[in-house]
Amino acid sequence: MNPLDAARRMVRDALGEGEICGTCGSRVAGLCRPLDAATLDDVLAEAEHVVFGARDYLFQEGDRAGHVFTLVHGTAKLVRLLPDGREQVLGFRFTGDVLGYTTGGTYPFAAQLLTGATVCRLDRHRLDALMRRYPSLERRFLDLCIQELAATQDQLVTVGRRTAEARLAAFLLSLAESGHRRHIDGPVLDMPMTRADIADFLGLTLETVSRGFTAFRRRGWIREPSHGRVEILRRDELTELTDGEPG
Amino acid sequence: MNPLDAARRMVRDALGEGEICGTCGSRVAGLCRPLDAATLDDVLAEAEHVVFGARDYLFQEGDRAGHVFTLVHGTAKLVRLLPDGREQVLGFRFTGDVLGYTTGGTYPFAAQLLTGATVCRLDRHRLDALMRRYPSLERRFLDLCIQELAATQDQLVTVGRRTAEARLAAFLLSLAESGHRRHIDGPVLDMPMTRADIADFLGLTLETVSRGFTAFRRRGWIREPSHGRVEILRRDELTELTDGEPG
DNA sequence: CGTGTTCTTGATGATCATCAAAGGTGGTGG
DNA sequence: CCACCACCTTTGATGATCATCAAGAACACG
Repeated sequence: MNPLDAARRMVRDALGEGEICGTCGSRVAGLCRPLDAATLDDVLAEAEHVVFGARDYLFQEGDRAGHVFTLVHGTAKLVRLLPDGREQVLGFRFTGDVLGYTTGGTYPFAAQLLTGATVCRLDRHRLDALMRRYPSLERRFLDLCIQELAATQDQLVTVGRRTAEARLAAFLLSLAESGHRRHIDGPVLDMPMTRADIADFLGLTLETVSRGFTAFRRRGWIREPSHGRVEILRRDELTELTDGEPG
Repeated sequence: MNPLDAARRMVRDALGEGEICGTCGSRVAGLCRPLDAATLDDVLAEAEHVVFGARDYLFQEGDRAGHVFTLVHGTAKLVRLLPDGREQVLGFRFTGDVLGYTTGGTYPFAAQLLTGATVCRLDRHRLDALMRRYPSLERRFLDLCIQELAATQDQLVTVGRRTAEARLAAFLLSLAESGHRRHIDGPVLDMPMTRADIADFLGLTLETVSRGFTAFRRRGWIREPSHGRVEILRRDELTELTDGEPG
């Protein structure tokens, strides 16, 4: 069995049989999802699967932008570094999400894996050629970009105008939302990021995030059945906290 | 003279003669800038110019997304409202900038003018038809979207991880930068936004912004020759403040 | 079973929001 | 042309939120 077929088998095993895009990964999102069969076949032929370990970087800030990635399985954070070494997490990406597309020559942020992951990697030059052939692919990227922009604007509102607990509530609700997008509708959510990651995402310190989780737990709003998992018990309370008065 | 010719004359008068895109407005940016002549002519034929007053809304959050706008002359702010009435300014837009493109059915934020303005307005349906005919136009929107995304991510870093004065310094430097992009290289910058607008952009209160301006003035870092104008006297100090230690 | 990492909790203090009031500025109408 | 008015800006006093510093507890990993 050649390496590509091996990777495809791995993907099927990870996701279960079904309407899987063999190359670009997810049953629900991914790059190829809305493409027609002909386009899809050509994109498939150009892509390759790669397995990474936890904490590996898919790319660093400033690297030459040579590939576009689809997360077949795993979670990553997008981070921008500050001159003094602190970092701002721009967002988290989950199974099925697309990362690293830019029209510039270098990546404007780094992508670091939080878990081990399988990614589908497509060379930029090949992608550009495909886009010239299939304009629908370009349209697909425009849609993705507009979605990312809207999400980043949401985050700007959260960080700019909400209290610590309201930010945390917004984060938990967005976790649930992104699980929902991936048709993972069980009550218990995967939360592979550390308190420090969440703090760097919300513009807080890890201590403040930890106190927030403790407060929510004490009030019975959430439960943490194990490390790396949360269950939201009182969505209504969390929603009211994000939407309500600044206090 | 018909209204369209009148508007074009107004544009020429405002910008000075030169390589002006008669419909989409700016000598330096705008929608049509990188398009070839044939595409341009077709786009021109579909667009219309409209004059708005200060504080007018080009569109409200949630409005049906019926048009794409290019600012021929004037300044606008993009704002998202919070349930309690406070607002987050997502960004400012200047002469030559494009606003209001979305693939969704409604605008996800409002665009309010800070000054009187002339805009070039293009119907969404006509734009979609043009994009089918000229894929380069779609590419243009993708480039614009990626730029906006990068700018919003920058802003997230500023709001999430910097002190009040560092945020203000970053804002002033970005004002200078956007003036530079428009080839307005004089030392004195237009600053048509109020302290409250700036505060809502930076995630601060207007009082804190005012104190910041006072501090910068006292240190001799900036000068405000008149209302709505700033001159940066010590760019190096402002840069160090944004880049340096949190303190 | 030990070791390093992550998480929790406490004590303290700085930054910035809030509340309050006065001084400017521009625009409008008498 | 001046006076009034609305809005913007400045400045001060006070306090709340959250960062910082510190130490111990829980957990994961080899």
